[in-house]
Parts: sequence; structure tokens; C-alpha cells
Amino acid sequence: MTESRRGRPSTGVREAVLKATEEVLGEAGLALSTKEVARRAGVVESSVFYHFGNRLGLLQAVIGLHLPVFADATVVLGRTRRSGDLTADLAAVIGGLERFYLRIMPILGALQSDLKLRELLVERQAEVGPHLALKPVAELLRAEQRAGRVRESLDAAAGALLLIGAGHQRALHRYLLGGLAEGVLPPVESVAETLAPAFAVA
Amino acid sequence: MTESRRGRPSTGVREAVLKATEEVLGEAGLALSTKEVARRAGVVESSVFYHFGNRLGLLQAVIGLHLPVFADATVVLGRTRRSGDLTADLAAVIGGLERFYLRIMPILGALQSDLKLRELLVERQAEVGPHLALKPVAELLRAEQRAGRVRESLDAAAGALLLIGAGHQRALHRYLLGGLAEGVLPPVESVAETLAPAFAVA
DNA sequence: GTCTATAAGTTGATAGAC
DNA sequence: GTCTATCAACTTATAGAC
Repeated sequence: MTESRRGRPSTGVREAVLKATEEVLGEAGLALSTKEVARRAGVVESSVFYHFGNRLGLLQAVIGLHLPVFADATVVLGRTRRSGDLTADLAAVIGGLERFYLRIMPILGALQSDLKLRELLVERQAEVGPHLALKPVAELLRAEQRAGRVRESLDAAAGALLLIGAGHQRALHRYLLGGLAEGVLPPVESVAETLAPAFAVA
Repeated sequence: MTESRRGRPSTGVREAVLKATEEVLGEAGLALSTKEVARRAGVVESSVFYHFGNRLGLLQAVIGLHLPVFADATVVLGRTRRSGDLTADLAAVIGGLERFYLRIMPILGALQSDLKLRELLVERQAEVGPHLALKPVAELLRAEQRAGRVRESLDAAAGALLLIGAGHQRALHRYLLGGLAEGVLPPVESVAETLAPAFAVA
């Protein structure tokens, strides 16, 4: 719909390949092969090389697709309307972060598992990277502080780390353990309730 | 030193292979190959197969070497003497967890990046797995509660998740960004100070 | 832009000598 | 237990036709 009419019309191969890559990345991790990706995308392997140059280029492309989103936790968080009840609001934020991290878990895993990919991340760390999520969450907290719903003396960055840590931790264990995680993990509500006194106005 | 004199004397190949595997795992992640491992261990490739059967067996062996340690966060935490100052103690615990997670990051990354490895984890989840770290930390909190240094009403499991989440989060970003992380991450002390009101006795 | 064909190398794994 | 030798399958990547 938003496609330009100029240039060669896209045949959707690029998109299909990217989608397939994400799929495979979620299953095989970095054991991902261009052949398998091509097979899933219903495309011939050389098309992958045509579009992305080489295997690392393909990996970069999928990661690049997601990394900006890392910085956009506000998309998730901003939409959630504050109820005024601190515990409920904290639970909503943690829950939002949890869903966000669950979605990008394969990409995060790949980043963790490959030296070359990590080097790439360090190179471009100003623009992209999971650490950028810290900023919008801290910003959200500062807004709440201005509204008088969170204590003035709170270190917004540290508060953000705690919220992100909790959300990510829950996401990680759910990703690793699947359905079994529910039996081991404390529920979001408990975590929010536990954290609330640290955020509450004196 | 602790070797038994019975049976064939170990020639250290097994140990060398395991060590090399960890090394490679930290760099290449799951792109780890038996050939490369053998080369680093200074051993012939077929020895790897002799000892571990196949590639997955090798991966299992290194992971199995570390997973029990996941449950043993107390080794780190128990050694740290409580100062009586809640913020300082929380900082020590988070710092300990951070160092622990930094050490096992490659293994955690591998776990995250491979479907087969995750299935294995689910299978053996009662004995091994990162979620087991939750228990000793919660236990530590309960001990502090009994000693009257942490509020009675605190949900120990939720508190543990927050501490672990904070430590893991800091470790993850340091692992991904290297030295650059210091500029982005709030220091442990700030995090501990922020979290303290949630743990303090009324 | 997508295809076929193929090069050149690496992979996990086994058999059998010592 | 460790070695040499070897295998088929698979890997990334390229050239060139359409």
C-alpha cells in the first residue's frame, strides 16, 4: 500500500526472506543457514545473496529491523493508560516489557551468541541496541514524577533498570521453560506489589 | 590431585576439550564446530566424538557443567557478609549476581539460541536450569526477614526476581557493549538505593 | 530480480590401526 | 584412548542465462 511506483516493483522476495530468517533464528539460533532460510521463504538460495550480500548481511538485516524497536519500548508503554493505582500501573509496564522481550528473544539470543554480531552492535551502539530501551522507560518514570505519581527522589535510570530487569527476566524464563515457567515464576502482580514501595511518594 | 588411581589414568583430553568448548562458545556461540574445538584443545577431532558421542553431547556436557551452578548462587551470595546497611547489602547481592551471570553468559546465550538445547532444558528442568537461581536468592531473603533486616510482608520470590533481574540486566549489557556499558548503565549502588525502600522494614 | 548450475571448502561422524 | 584416514552431506558464495 505504501509502496512507491518508481523503480522495479518488489516481488516480495526480500520480505519473505527476512520473515523466514526470523523464523529460523527462533528455532536454530545462529545455526541458521542461508539454504534453510531460502527453502522456507520459497526462494532460491542465490536470491538471498543477491539481496543481502552474504550470511552476515542477512543477519544484520533482521537485527537492524528489530534494534530500533528496542528503543521504542514507549510504543508498548505509552499506549498503556495509567490507572492511578501505582501497583497496577507498574504491573502493566512490567507486563508490556515482558511481552516486548519475549518477541525479540531470538534476536537477543543471536546477539549474545555471536562475537561478530556483538562487535557490530558496539560499532553502532549510538543508534541501536537493547540498552536504548533504558531511555524511554526512564523518561516514562520522569513523566510520572512530574505528575506526582512517583516519588521525586527516585533515580529514574535505576528505576528503569529494575522494571526492565523484571520484565526481561520473566520473558527469559518463559522463553526457556515454556509453559513450565508459570509454576516457577512469581506473577507480575506480586513483582509490581513488591516494587511499589520503592516508587511510591513518601 | 583428587583423581582416583583406579581405571585408566585420565590424559586430560576430556577436560581440555570441555575447556576449549567453553572458549569457542563464548566467541562463536552455537556456530561452534567440533573441528574448531578439537583444534583448540590440541586434540584430534575423533577424540571429541569418542568422549561425547556427538556435537549435541558435547554441548550438553558443558552446559551440564554449569547448570548446577545456576542453583548455587548462594556460593556467591552466602560468602558476602551482611554489613547491616540494607543498601550496601543489596548492592553486594546484585553485584554478586552480576558477576555470576557475566560468567555464564555464553552458556545462557547458547540455551537461548538453540531449540534442541531448550528442549533438553525443559526435560531436565527439575534438576538444572537458570530458574533454580530463584530459590537460593529467595531463601537468602527469607533468612534476612527472620533476622529482622528485611520487611516481613515482602514476597521473597518476587524480591528475588527483582534482584536477579537487576544483576542479570547489568551483566547482559556489559556483555553486549563491553566497556561502553558503563556510560549507559546506572551503577549498582544507585539500583540498590532505589530498591531499598521496597525491602526496608516499615 | 530471479533462476540454474556449480565451485570450493567445511561439517559431523565413522572405521580401524596402534 | 588416541590416532590416521576417509565419507557423504552440507555450507557459503559466485557466474551467467533468462
